[in-house]
This record gives sequence, C-alpha cells and structure tokens, in this order.
Amino acid sequence: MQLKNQVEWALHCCAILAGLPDGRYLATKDLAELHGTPKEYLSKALQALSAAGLVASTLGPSGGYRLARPAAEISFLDIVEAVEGRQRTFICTEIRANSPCRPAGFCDTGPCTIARVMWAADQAWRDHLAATSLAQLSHMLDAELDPDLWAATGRWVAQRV
Amino acid sequence: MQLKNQVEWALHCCAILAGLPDGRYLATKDLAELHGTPKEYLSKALQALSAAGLVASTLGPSGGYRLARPAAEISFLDIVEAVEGRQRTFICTEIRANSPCRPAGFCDTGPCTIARVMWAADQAWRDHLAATSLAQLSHMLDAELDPDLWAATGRWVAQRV
DNA sequence: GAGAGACTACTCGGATACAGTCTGTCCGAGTAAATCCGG
DNA sequence: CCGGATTTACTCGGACAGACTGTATCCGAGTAGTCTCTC
Repeated sequence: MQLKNQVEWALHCCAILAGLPDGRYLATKDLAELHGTPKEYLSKALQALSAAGLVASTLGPSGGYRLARPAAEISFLDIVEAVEGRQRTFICTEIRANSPCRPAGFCDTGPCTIARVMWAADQAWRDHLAATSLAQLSHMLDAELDPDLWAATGRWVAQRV
Repeated sequence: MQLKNQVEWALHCCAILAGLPDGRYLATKDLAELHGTPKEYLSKALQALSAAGLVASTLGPSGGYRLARPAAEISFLDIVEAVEGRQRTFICTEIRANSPCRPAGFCDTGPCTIARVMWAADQAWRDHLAATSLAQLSHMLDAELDPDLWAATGRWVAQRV
C-alpha cells in the first residue's frame, strides 16, 4: 500500500503556491521545472487539485495555478484526498457472509468487527493529516529547515509570476 | 491507496486460528471454504504470515496452520505488515534536490519537512493497529457482535481439526 | 505382530496469465492576454 | 491614437501506451502421517 508519487508532487506544489503573492498565478511549466517532474503528468495532479477546489486556474499567458483558499484553510488531508480519492484504505467485502455455517436468514448486527478496527486506524491517519495546514508547513519551512533553499526558491518563483 | 484484499483474508484467518485448540492445525482448504475465497490464492496470504513468523505450518494429513505465538502477542499491525510489507505508505523521493535554484554543493539539513508530516501520520496509523491484538479481537467477537455466527463458526471449525 | 515400503493429504514454491492501476506522452480544443493592423 | 482582428501561451480534457502490481490459477516437489504388504 503506497501513496502515488503525484501526492508528493501535489504537496510540494501547494507549498510553493502558498508562498505566491496575492492574485498571481504560477504555470505548470514552472512547477515542473522546479521539481524536475514531467510537465504533462504533473498537470494531472494539479487538475485533481483543481477539481477538488483547492487551487484555481487561469488560462492564457501569465496563467497557471494559485491556491483557491487561504493556506491556513488547506490541510494535508485535503491534498492527499484530492489526489488519492476519499475511499478508505481498508475495504470490507463482508466475507463473514460467505460462511457455510451462517444460519439461514442471519442478519448482521453491524459492521464487521475487524473492519471497525481497521477503519479506526484509518481515521487516526486522516486526523493527523487534517491537523496540519499549508500555513503551518510554510512556517516550518521558514523556520526549521533549509531556510536558504526555501528563500532561494521564493526568489526564483518571484521572477516567474 | 488501498490495502489488498489478502489483508482482509489474513485478518479473518488469524481470528479463526486464534480460537483453535492448542496444538491443532487448520488446513488452507477449510479456511478458504469458511471465507469463500480461492484456496490457492488465500494460500499466498498464509505463506506471507508464515514467512513473518506469525503462524506455524505442518505438512501431511491433519496439517495446516496455527498461530506461532499467543493471540495476545499478535497485533493487527503484525498481520498487516506481514502481507503488505513494512514500507512506509509515503515515499519521499527528495524532489527538493531537483530544484534549479538549489545552491551548488547544498547539503540537506535533514528529512524533507513534508515527508516528516506524512511519516508522522503513517506512524499514527501503525500505532493504532499495533494497539489491538488478536486476543482483544476474539474478546470483541465473543462479547459484542454476532455471537451466534461466531459460536457456530467455532463448532464448524472444531469438527475439522 | 513388526518393520519396510507404498500411499495419501497436505504445504511450499515457481510459472503463468489476466486485469487494473500507475506512470508518462501526445495532441487538439478552448481561453485570456499580448500583439498587430487598419482606420 | 484607438478598436478590432490575429497571434501567442497557457489550461483542459481525452486518447494512448508501457510498466508494474494485484488477483488468480495450475502444477510439480517435498513432507508427514497412514495404510499395506511381507516376513
């Protein structure tokens, strides 16, 4: 069970977009160059973000993407679910029902006990992702790690918008 | 991102094996019949459990599988990791390093900030799975849900070992 | 009756096949800004 | 100099292809009990 690499790309792209001046857009081409990813494929991830309403796009020259909401109102979970979908990681196919010793007309009293444990773990994962916003990420990048690279990236982006 | 259905099968099989009399084995054929799964493919999941040391097998007639440890010492995480592998769900490919504005000879100060958030969520998921043991699951099945089906299943299994 | 050999039922592992998803590419349609051209 | 037409640069969406993984089946090798046969 692995998240697709588009999730990683989408997260990094959103981190960049969170630092954009108000009202400016950054093109897919620049995002792809910045991260060394194939432009056309990265575009799929950005389209998913757009479909989920996390980013807004504009056509034409000086077009591209920007965040559709303040960075504080976009969580990691929003981005992961936009790319991966909202389905639970554990699918219960109710194999209980296949039991040869199941009494005739037996009616299940509720969701499979095993599924409930798995779903609770899934929820713990989602809760953790929902607790971190893009604004917090920007703050971490500013303060904690790689301030030089992050600042240089900011200047590089500023030239393009 | 979805867990494979072998994970579901493995969990249900372990729940059955946890109720087995000491020293007795249950054959793949019976486990497959009980859950309505293809025997040969289910066998792959059981082999994975065996490779991880969670279950023990014996050949020959009256052979099959049993738990290799007390049910209280086998967690959901053990089973999930046996089938799915121990890799983290989020793979960081360090796309930071592809940045065209990365200073020459720049040395990363540590793991990617985004990866650290994703890994922390991953850990929350694993912690939750590690907190539930097969013994607890047996207790839940006994007490909370479907006691009729669970008891009937116990009798069905008892005839086979 | 005892021991050796054959038989049976099972696990294990490899080979194979098919479908679906992931990854990646290509191209045409549509759109908004910039540019150009005619009055 | 101004307004409309053209060009340009981008997004969007679909079509397509290759690689990989997940799902599933089949079969032969090996093993541990059981049965049979011979002495």
